[in-house]
Parts: sequence; C-alpha cells; structure tokens
Amino acid sequence: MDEREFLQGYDPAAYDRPSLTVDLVLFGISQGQPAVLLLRRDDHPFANHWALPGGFVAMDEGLEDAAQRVLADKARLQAAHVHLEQLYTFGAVDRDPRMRIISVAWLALLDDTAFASALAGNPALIPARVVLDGDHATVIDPDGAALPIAFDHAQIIALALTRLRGKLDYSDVGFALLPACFTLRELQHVHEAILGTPLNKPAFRRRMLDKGWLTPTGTREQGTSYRPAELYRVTNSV
Amino acid sequence: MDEREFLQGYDPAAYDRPSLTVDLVLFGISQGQPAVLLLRRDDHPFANHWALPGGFVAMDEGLEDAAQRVLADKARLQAAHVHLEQLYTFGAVDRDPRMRIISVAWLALLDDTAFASALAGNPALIPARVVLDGDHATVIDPDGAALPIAFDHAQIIALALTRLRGKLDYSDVGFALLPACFTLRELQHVHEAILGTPLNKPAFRRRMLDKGWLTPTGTREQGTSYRPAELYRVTNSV
DNA sequence: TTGACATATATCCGAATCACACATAAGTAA
DNA sequence: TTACTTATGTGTGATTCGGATATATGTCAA
Repeated sequence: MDEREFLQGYDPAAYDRPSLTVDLVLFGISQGQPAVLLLRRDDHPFANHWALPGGFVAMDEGLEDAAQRVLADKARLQAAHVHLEQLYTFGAVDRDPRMRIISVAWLALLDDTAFASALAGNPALIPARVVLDGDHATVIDPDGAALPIAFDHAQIIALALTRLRGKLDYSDVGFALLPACFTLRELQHVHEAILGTPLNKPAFRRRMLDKGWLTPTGTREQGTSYRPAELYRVTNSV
Repeated sequence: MDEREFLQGYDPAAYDRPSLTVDLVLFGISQGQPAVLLLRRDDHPFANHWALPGGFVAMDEGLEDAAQRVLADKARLQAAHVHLEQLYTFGAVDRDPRMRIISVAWLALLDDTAFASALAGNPALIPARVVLDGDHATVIDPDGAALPIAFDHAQIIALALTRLRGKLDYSDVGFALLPACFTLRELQHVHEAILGTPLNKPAFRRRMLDKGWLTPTGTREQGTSYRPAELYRVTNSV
C-alpha cells in the first residue's frame, strides 16, 4: 500500500470519487425480434432521448442487489424470475456530461410474461426492436422509427445482443427467454430471433435434444389448429 | 430522472460514494504452467497476504487508462505490448473491511519477455502458479507453498483463468502470451498450459493453420539441437 | 563424411458430427 | 373421411476431427 492509498483508505473524504450506477438491459423477444425496454428522459442531459433503466448503487448494497432493486423499482419484476448477468463496466470520463459516472451494465433476460408484465408494471417503459450496427445498436420503436439513445447506452445494448449470440450455443441462456414449459419450435424461434438467421429444423431439434438440457413433460401445447407439439422443460441438473 | 438522481446529479457531495479501483491479473506462462504476478501486503487488512496489483481510478481517467497506469507503475510495462481486457467488476459490500471499494478487474496477458521484464522492473512482484479450485484459485509460490490471498483476489484469479480457457478456441488471446514470432510447438504449449491437458499435435497444428490466423515468416527458430521449426506470426488482418 | 537422433511436417483413415432432404405420424377442421 | 398443417423420426452425403503413421530435415557425435 503506498501513501496515497493509505490516506484514502482511512480518510474517505480525502479524494473525489466517481458515482456508481447500474444500468439494465431488459431483454426479450417481441414479435420474433430482439427487443429491449427503454425509458424516456425528460431532463437534460439527453432530454427526449431514450435510456436504459438504472440507478445509483447504495453504500450498503452489492452490485447485483442494486441491479435487482432497479428490476423491482423500474419494472416491477422479481429477481427470482429473471436471469441476471453482469455485462461490462463502462467508465469513459465524458460518458455523462454532468459528472463522472461509472456504470456497471447488466443483462436481464425476460420471457414473454415478464416482458409484458414489466410493460404493464411501468407504463413509462416502451419496447423497442434492436438491430446491430457495428458496435452500436440501432433501436426502433413499435412504429418503425429509430430512437435517439442517451449516453453510451446504444453501445451497451449492442454488447448485450452480441454477448447473447455468443453464449447461445454453449450455455442455457436461451431458456431464460422462454416460460418454464415450451415447445422446440418456440425455442428455435428464440434462437432465430437472437441470431437473426433461420435455422434448419431437424438439425436444431437433434442438437438441442442431444445436449441433454431438455426433458419432455409428457404434455402438449394447447389451442393450436394443427398437431400440438410436445412441451419440454429445462433439465434440473443443469 | 427521479428526485434522488436529480439531487445527486447536481450536488456531488450529497451522497456517499464507494471508492473505485482497478485490479490487474498479470498473467503469463511460467515453466509450462499458468502463472500470475502478485504483491505482498505489509499492512492491515490482509497483512502478509498476497494481492493483485491495483490502484484507485482517478476522476479524470478512464477505466482502461487506469489499468494501463497500474501496468506502468506496478510492472513497468507499456500498455501497447500487453493484451488488456476487462474481466468483471467486483462489488460485494464487505470485500474490503476498511470501506466500500468496487474493483474493476482486468486481465493482462504477458508474453515471456514481458513477464520477466515485469519481475525485473518491480522486485516486489513474485510469480505464482495458478491452480483452479472451484470458483477460487489456489496460488502456489515458486517453492511449492500455497500463498494466502488477500480480499477476493483468489476469485478474480480463478475467473481470469476460466475466461482464458473459454476464449482460447474462438479468439486470438493465445497469441498474446507469445512473442511476435513463435513456433507451432510453442503455441501448443501455451494452449496446453492454459487448458491443463495435453493436445494431439497434428490435430492442433491443422486446426490452427485452418483458422487462417497464422502466417509463416519463412524463417526458423535458432539454437535448437534438433530440426528447427518454422516461425509464424499472427496474420495482420485479424 | 556419415549415421543416429529428435523434432518438424505431411498423409491417411475411421469415427463422429452436421446440414439437409425426405418420410411418416398425429392432430384439426371441413 | 379427407384434406391440411405441423410435429417427429430417419437416412444420406459432406465435412470435420482425433489419432496413428510415415516422411523430411535439421543437429550432433563418431
């Protein structure tokens, strides 16, 4: 420990410190497309721009606790039902024009129910489609208009989708976007939405079943006008 | 922006803030084993424990800038020669008994030259072998004794090695641990050290060459007592 | 100069994987 | 009962991959 560290260690007021926030990418699939939930900013800076839900980290709460609190406050979602995963920490000096703010970005994966329930729980949230555009995301509202994104949040959203694509094959993140019981077709649609490309049905089916992550429930989907498909759930021991 | 955010935004002293540091996993291969460089702590807390080199983030420097500064200060290394990659941000409330400190952990990959030059540049650094042990790392000094690790740094080191293993196959991180020119045997040794398992030579060779990441230089290694191998470098356009 | 030796480099082959086309099964609705 | 739609299962050729084997090429010692 050098002298400066010693001083700071025992005199918390001695040095300026950056503020620390968490920002959440509330991610879901809407109409077969990757989508995020955003909030409109009313005030400067970036007034009338759209931003990720976020909040300051309190002194007595862990980073994941802070993310879960934002999940509850801004989207009325219980953390137990949402896959939450740390994405990256953004700390460019000028990322917020007011002051130095470091933000720990989190990826929250919502199934259709959670996505809808977040929209219902907070009317200020809007769903927006995500299109990758290099290391930025273009974000499109339900009417097809590109939204102006506040701060570096377009980068954060792009990183979220990129990370998701990378992990889809070798991890179980795909299931976090589906309800407890789902058909192979629904799982394939989720994968196709995230990857942005159609997949071969028998190959996808075999690949998923061979991984051993899926257990057939013995029940079938209902309300179809055609042959109903078997419902699967995620194997517990994974 | 809610009221609390508004207040904090314009009155930086209104709220307590956590301190922010960067911690660096200086990673290299030593005697065919994954190794990290550590510093001994002299003072409380964790006196006589071993810790990752780190430092506080200044108000006017970015996170990566801070990591590069630590690299220069604590290991006398120029950032240009070192692969630096953000690992994860650790923010448990009690991770430092003195005060709330959030640490952004970085992975720095050093080739043999950089590893040796860091050891020479700062005699306080010691090299230590890393063995994965669940989500913690066991860290063993050159004499074979397990070192006591300060704070949550054993977790950080374990995450570094785990991340490296995961990225080895589909990214070019492996090359960061080698000099500009290297033989396929040296590359295989690096992979084997990180994965902790022997690899089939012809298969490894073909896999690497087929990726198109390698360009033969036309020159050969020197000073061997056997047939010298072709030297390769990383293809520029990757 | 020559032969032993260690390693690099190239070739070969069976096993496994994968995409894709196709065939069959199972439900709905007219 | 029949047409229709989708689920589910099977078969096949192409490609990949691991591993063994064979060949080439350098150093070193006799």
